[in-house]
Amino acid sequence: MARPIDDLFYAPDPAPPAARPFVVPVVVPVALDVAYSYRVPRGLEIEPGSIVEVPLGPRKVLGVVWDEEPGGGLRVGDNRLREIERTFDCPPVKPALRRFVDRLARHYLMPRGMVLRMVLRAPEALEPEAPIRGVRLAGPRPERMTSARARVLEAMEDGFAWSRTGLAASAGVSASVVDGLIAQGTLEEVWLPPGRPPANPDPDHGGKPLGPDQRAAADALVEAIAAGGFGVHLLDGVTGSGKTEVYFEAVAAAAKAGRQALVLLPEIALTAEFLDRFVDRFGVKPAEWHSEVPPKARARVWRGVATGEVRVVVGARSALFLPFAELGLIVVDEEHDAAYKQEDGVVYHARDMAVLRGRLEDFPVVLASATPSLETWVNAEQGRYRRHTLPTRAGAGRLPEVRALDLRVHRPEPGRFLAPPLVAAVRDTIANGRQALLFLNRRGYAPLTLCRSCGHRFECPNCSAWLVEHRFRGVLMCHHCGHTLRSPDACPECGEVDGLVACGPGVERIAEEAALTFPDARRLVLSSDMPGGAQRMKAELAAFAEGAADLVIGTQILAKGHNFPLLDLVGVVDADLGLAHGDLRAAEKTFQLVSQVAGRAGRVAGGARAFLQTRAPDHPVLRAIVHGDRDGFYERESEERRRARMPPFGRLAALIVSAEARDAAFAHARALAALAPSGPDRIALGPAEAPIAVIRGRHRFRLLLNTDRTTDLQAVLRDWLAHAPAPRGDVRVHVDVDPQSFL
DNA sequence: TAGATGCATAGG
DNA sequence: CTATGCATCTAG
Repeated sequence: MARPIDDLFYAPDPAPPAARPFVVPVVVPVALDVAYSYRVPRGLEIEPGSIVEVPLGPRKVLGVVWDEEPGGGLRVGDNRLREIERTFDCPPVKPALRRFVDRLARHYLMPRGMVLRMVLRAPEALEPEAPIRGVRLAGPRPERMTSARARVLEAMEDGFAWSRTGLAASAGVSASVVDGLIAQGTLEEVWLPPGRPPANPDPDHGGKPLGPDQRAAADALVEAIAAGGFGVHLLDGVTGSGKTEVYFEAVAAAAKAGRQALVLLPEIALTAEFLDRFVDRFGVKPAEWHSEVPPKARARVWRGVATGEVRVVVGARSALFLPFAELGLIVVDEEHDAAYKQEDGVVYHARDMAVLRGRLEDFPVVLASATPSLETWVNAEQGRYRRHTLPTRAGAGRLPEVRALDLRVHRPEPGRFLAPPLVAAVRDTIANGRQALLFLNRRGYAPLTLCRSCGHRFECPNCSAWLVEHRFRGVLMCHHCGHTLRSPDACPECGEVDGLVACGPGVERIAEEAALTFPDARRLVLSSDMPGGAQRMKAELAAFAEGAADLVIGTQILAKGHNFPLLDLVGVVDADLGLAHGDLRAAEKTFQLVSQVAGRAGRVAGGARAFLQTRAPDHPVLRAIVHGDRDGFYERESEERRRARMPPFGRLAALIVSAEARDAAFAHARALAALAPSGPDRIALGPAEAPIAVIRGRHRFRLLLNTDRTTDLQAVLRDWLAHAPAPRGDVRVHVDVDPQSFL
């Protein structure tokens, strides 16, 4: 409304605006990259990092008040602004964590909102835990006694206070019976304090004495923590060298310096045994963070970490997103482990992002492994990471004697897969009351089924990979996409009955052979697809460690986790298996896996052996393992990669284009490749780790890109997506998570 | 991402 | 004409 002209001259100036902003940017945990603007209602205390609830379209969502955008940020009409609903009684998200979200989203081409969602994954933690309504004995017995009331009073005999629901459940009555007794004055209501976050470790508790190598490495780490500041440390020790105890010293040092510490482990490695070692050193169990932690406990850890009450967390990769109040150390154990790659949803590599977080918050990061990833080794070699080496096993353990068994010389019997020297060694080991392990990294019974009469091979209709027979379950299955069919009795091509033959071994088949060859041995078969899941598997491994079986036969899962003190012999059934793949990391992965498995023998007693069955005993990877020449392997492999301009050299980034429909994925990968500018920065199709893979029903293509600037990529991709041909509904593009180490 | 909307198809 | 399924759009 227009004001009379006199007012313009004579009316007092309007009150100056309050110092605090009226409109703030808020990042919401949905697939949005930009922060949305919200009005701050009068009287609401808001600062950058505040966790808030805001209206978004028809719903209410959480959000975090972000930082002022460079250009002011407001790109929406004033009339469309909505108000922040409320704040939470919870520490704000710190600037360093906000920067972490920004940088991670950028690096992997993910919307910031989706990254933030991982930070806000414990919504119950946003408010202090409410006290629980409980009851305790307070007065005389009720006038009218019933059997239900008697049962309640009986349960109360222990004299403790009970929660109402807990009491009712334990007495086997409904909650109304308890309420009746409250009304009578027999029971009285009390507030029970809410559960406490996990207790904190005592850095001076004790633990095993360290050997000289361990001592030296531990001292160096402790010194780095005392000095403060960012730095990456490679703790490089052979299997059984006691790396854990060394980095525990770093954790203790961080705790003494008044900082929090985070230990990341591949989920599977978070075993009872690991927790016991932690208790030995620190007197209490650590706070845990992984998928199995129930919601209440999860909320306590989240909140405890944010308030600073919880000092040490041990967790899986998602623990990287916890809102630590004063984080001073991240340890990434088994840093080479592929479990640090998150492949669906928000794609990221936890090891690389741990390094990023350390840099943003200015604290040291420790990467520990007996078989470091090539990019970490190269970083150490080039002096970006500091290396601390543990060359020998701790205590009495000695490394096993590793031997290649040439299958062309030592032929297994027809239809069998174990060479005579390995069979003899297993017999010998079991006869001595010791344990043996047979490793084959292939699930199922046989990797290929073909028809003897017409040569038909069973292939997956989605991925053109062979279907793997699982005899125990009676199915043929694609290990890429999960496509499954009942094992047929006749060839679908020529109709021949009884013409189908299983080719090659899987663990089931080795188990069958072991049953025939070692009928008296107590045998255990473990494979990740076994019924019972991870829980059962951990239990079986623990039982084996205590001597419940003589011979264990299994896949990947035997490579890490539990210590087997009685294990004297390891047999790798097919050491060439991983080398055949076109995977650009085939050699590295094989080296790591076979070394880890072989290294499981003799960790405690020594005098152990490992046999690697092979048809290529002169292959450099196998020679390096047999001769214990780790540096030789890394040098050769990095030289090869350098020549081929593959990660971690060259300036290569990888893009994954994926879609549910194979054709759409392929068309878009081609379209994107065609968009590549010519010249030094060009996009090329392949070499691909898996040119076509189907993971969870999505077909993937990989493009290698000759640049290291993900910001440029983002612009290219946005442009491309805007003009991409249909169908594009479910086509997605993301950056592969480990083309090169992040620093 | 989740919910709303618009359009095509099936069924009575 | 409604019910249902899907593809597409949008939020401050």
